[in-house]
Amino acid sequence: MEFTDKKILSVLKQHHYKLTPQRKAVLKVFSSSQEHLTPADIYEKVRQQCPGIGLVTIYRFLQMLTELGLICEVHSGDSGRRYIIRRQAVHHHHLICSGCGSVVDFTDCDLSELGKRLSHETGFEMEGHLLEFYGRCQRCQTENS
Amino acid sequence: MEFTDKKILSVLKQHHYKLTPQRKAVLKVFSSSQEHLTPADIYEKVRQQCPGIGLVTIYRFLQMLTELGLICEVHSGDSGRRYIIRRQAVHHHHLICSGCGSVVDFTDCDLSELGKRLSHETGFEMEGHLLEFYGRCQRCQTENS
DNA sequence: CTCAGTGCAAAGTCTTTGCACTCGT
DNA sequence: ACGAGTGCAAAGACTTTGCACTGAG
Repeated sequence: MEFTDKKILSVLKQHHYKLTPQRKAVLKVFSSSQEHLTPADIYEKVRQQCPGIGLVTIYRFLQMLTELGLICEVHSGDSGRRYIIRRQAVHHHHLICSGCGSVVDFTDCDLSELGKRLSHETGFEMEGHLLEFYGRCQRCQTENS
Repeated sequence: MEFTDKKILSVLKQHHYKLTPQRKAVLKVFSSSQEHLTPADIYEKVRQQCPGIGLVTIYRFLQMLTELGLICEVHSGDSGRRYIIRRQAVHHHHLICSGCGSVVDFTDCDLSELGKRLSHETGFEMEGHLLEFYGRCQRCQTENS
């Protein structure tokens, strides 16, 4: 399943959240961008359509979307949060360049066996996992060599 | 290669950075802790040995260590930076209880195959990875059931 | 002796909260 | 018309900067 702006709107409706013009504008920006966006990025883009919007509204909406699992917070090197629309409902992971902070997604990891064994050994009831690879992307390798 | 506090001290010396008691204390905290530490965590721990130290000193030193590639910045879930000493040979991972926050270490994970494949597919030169499992420990399961 | 390193205070950045007004339902 | 949602301003959390003093080399 892929989350489009329309899809997300319908999820919001199911949860009885209001579909305000501000929220629609934020979703439009999200779904039309392939980048990882910071709240400030979104603010700038949304203001073109929705000049009166406040940055606060964006923060609040991003928090809501994150709780609903509709967008993903990305932990790229630099400080400051970045968000991306969740293209897959399945969980996925990130490969992060320690040079420029660019992020590549990957989906295929098989940790269920490891999870089961750990669960058995420790008595933990597993809820999830986080996997991140760090490295240098091709461009940073050539630039700094 | 594994970076111990001694190893890092010698790297600093090579770069003609001064080996102040504050820096030594920070490194001691780093190498004797298995956790991902925030600047504030480090501050608290270091103050036990080095009461007059300022948080600023820690920030500056962490930045230096990051630039030298001796420690790694990790962004696990919550906001706020966390750092970990770079152990390339002996890495380990954490199983974290979402109830009480207790942490169990585990060392056996086999991600080298996945790392190799990702490296091949993306051109990244791999530096490391972070794997964390989340769950509920036995005590929290019984308490909150 | 020198200047990198330190600690304090202040400034800066990013994010959250309080509050009255607005508007989607 | 009701209450969630909004925007402003202020507060909060975290990090960086300016500056004079200190101490490692």
